[in-house]
Amino acid sequence: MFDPQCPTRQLLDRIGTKWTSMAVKVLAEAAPHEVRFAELRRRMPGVSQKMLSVTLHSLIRDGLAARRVEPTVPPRVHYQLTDLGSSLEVPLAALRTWAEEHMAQIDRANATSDAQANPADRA
Amino acid sequence: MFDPQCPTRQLLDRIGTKWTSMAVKVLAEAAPHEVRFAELRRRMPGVSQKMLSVTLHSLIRDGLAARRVEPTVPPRVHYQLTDLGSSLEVPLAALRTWAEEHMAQIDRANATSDAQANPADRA
DNA sequence: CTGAATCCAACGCGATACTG
DNA sequence: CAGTATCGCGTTGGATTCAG
Repeated sequence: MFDPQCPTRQLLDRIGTKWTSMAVKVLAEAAPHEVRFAELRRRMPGVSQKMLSVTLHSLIRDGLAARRVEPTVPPRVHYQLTDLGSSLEVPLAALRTWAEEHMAQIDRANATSDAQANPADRA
Repeated sequence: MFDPQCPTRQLLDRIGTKWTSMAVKVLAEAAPHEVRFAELRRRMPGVSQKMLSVTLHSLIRDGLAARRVEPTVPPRVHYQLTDLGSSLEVPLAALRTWAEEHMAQIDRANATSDAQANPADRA
């Protein structure tokens, strides 16, 4: 590609992955409290152990979240958004609001397109 | 998945595809004027003919863009955002702004993580 | 409890060639 | 000019298994 450094592309590549935005949302809702791994899992229906782990480590690597381990056995691991992560939550929330307000319109547009493409499903 | 109907998931699946958000941006910048296919291609460096076509048809199917064909030969096809598409541009622009202001921080966080992971690349 | 490692199916998307 | 059709590679991410 011509500009893989385009900041918007880079950001969309991240929040476009399946669980990233949901993790940010759950962490943001819990803030300023930390959230444990298992609790995150419970609040993200459908996420697999592996993908939650991968997603969280991406957030940490990007400086969007922080990790704290209690050296007990078994260990307790806590996560929370950094200031950077919290600042991302703002435009992300705006996107969510738009989605909740307008996705129904998009669904209707799709239904209309389908109806025009297959006008004879009454066979 | 538990809730594939989650509006936010659906929206992110769309704008997460490689060219969708860029197409929306270009169309928004040109508004209220229409933009021809070739002109879109020129303004989206790196996009292939196929992916631009696929992207635009997705936008149309979702009711975010409209298509107008001049029945000349060769044909001229014009695109523009619908009101729905224009409304999406608002939160999308917010995301772009965030990206431009903060992606450098994310890059730095990544560099730091890499440095800690490979402290001995001076071999 | 919190992970890492492996395997594999599904999808995104780019290159290329063909059409009206 | 503005597409559509086909092919193939790389990546995403789910299931499963092993480990501290």
